[in-house]
Amino acid sequence: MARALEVVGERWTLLIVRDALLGVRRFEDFQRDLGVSRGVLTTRLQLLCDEGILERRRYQERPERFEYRLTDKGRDLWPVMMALVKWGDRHEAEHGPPRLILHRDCGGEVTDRLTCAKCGAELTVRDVETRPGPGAQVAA
Amino acid sequence: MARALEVVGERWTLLIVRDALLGVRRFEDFQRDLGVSRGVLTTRLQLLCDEGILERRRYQERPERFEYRLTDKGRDLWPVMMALVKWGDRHEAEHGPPRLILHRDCGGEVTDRLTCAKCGAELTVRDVETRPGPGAQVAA
DNA sequence: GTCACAGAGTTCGATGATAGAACCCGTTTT
DNA sequence: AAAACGGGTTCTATCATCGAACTCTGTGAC
Repeated sequence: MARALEVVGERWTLLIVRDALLGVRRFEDFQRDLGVSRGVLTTRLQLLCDEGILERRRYQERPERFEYRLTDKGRDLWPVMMALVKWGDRHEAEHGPPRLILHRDCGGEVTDRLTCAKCGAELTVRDVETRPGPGAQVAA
Repeated sequence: MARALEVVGERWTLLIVRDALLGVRRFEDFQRDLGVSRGVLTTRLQLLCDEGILERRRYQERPERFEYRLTDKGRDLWPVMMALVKWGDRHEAEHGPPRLILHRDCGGEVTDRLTCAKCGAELTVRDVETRPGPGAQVAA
């Protein structure tokens, strides 16, 4: 666990992975979404690439532009994220979960044990979708 | 998840919780075990108490001495820790897991889904014990 | 042709966090 | 009387981070 935290325990790292799991790929989008300073974002993305959690790939030439995609190792962090979300929903969410994570096939919620509460299937990151929950803040 | 990480995402916080889950209670023991500076340890322990994850209680008078124990909220971080351990074991452990986490009743390993690989029971932090694994380093 | 813009960074000074070591305080042991 | 224990506090040097401005390559608008 100490080793896992060495890789993934820095302040912004898991947030970047979360965004990546939700489909964010581009530098500008990470930056806007997280509000992290660009310098830190640069070093974190590089570090995550070095660790084999993200992959940097060119998505267009002229001008060269790059995006960051999760590797399998990165996708394996999904259970960590789910555990944190579940804990946060239980203990820190005043008005219920801000976001629901649901089994795409049947709409059931994901349990602590990464199964579907409705149909009992064992879930992976590919089997779920997210929607705003009761604790989501209404746009101002 | 962002909220969970605000509480628990600082560099040393999860390591302190891990130690606490393994039974560490005293300031000096945390300090020795983690190698964190005493000043940081002080502020982290206070923060964890403020968040209701640890409880500071006097275990002797004259001189007054205090220890830190997990609350239920703190114990609920066990799944987060397990997810990190599992990820670390899979991707960062060269020589196999440095530490095995086993179902106390039957000796089976804990799965990703927090069940026992042998008997299938759904496990909590109270149902497991740990032992050195193949990746443990031999004392020098 | 030139102006503004996009996307992915880099550079910079001010500010905040951390490490490491020394010190404090009440009590017990030697 | 001196040292040890346990839980801190205080100090300075070093490290990380923030925020804002700047760079670089190319595109589309006028």
